[in-house]
Amino acid sequence: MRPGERGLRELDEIDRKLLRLLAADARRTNASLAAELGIAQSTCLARLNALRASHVIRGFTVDVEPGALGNALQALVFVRIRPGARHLMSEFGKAMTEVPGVTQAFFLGGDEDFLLHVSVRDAQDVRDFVVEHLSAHPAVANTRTSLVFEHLRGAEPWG
Amino acid sequence: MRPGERGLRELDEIDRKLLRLLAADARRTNASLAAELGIAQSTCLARLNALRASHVIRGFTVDVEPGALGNALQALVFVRIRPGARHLMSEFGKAMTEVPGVTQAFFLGGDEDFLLHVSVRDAQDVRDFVVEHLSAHPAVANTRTSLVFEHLRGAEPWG
DNA sequence: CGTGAAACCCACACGAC
DNA sequence: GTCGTGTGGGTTTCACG
Repeated sequence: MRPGERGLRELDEIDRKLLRLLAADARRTNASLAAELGIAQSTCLARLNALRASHVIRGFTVDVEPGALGNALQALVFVRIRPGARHLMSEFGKAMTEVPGVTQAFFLGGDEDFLLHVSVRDAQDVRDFVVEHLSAHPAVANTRTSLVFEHLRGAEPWG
Repeated sequence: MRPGERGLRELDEIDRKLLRLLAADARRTNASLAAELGIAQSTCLARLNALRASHVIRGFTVDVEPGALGNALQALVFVRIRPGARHLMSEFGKAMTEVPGVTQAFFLGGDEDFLLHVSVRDAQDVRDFVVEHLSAHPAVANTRTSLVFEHLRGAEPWG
């Protein structure tokens, strides 16, 4: 790694296993993690803090059933940016992540420029979202919406 | 709700705030959560366990920087299922989530049937993935791949 | 359901290797 | 980097409202 670059220090086998265990249950106690890794608690804690400090770990979150809070409908919205507004793309993406209901935003290469994953109550909410935040936006050329019948999470890439 | 049914009991304001706090940092101590919510620790723990038991909380995970483990490239792969193989779609989706590198699978309505989000090392890996797991699969009619330049996570829907 | 109190267990410094 | 230990604080149970 070049000096001054953000720390992407090599991860050893223990680091990877630690990440894998946390991916399965991020609320496990440090003691139980250490036991399964076969290292001392203090060592395990030091590694965990190092992974946080070096931004390998971005954070710990809870995975919530979307339907539990009245968000029964998910959709993917493809967005094409107006050719004359390409310089607004990065800004546009960030703005979209602030909109309630938008859970992910992909900045794409290819036919379409953006893909937004939205989780909302019903079809009316999707329409409102597209009309209010996309069609009205000066940078947006056009959009295309697909309903999500099922959303599956894959195995974490460091399996 | 009928007894024995999967609990989608109403969430009150405290439950929602609890989920929001956990979304921001899933490893916060129960004590600090209780303090911020203005309830007793034991009450907070009881609510947390209830949310887990009723499957409102699916789990706690760690958010890892994808590049940190050598996965520098992300792509979206759209998949069209062969008309005669529609009955294999559900099975196909589950199988895809087991493939290393596949982080998400969307089961779609619209032009295309599936969208796969893959996180891999380089372009060669994308090609290998498409050739080995998609083109060769009897249910797959055709695929289309878009590179992901940036992947942003949105605010959680219960903000 | 909610709570306070108490036993138990854990997190997180240290200092040493 | 790794480890063992101590102690302040957290987790969890339980009897009670």
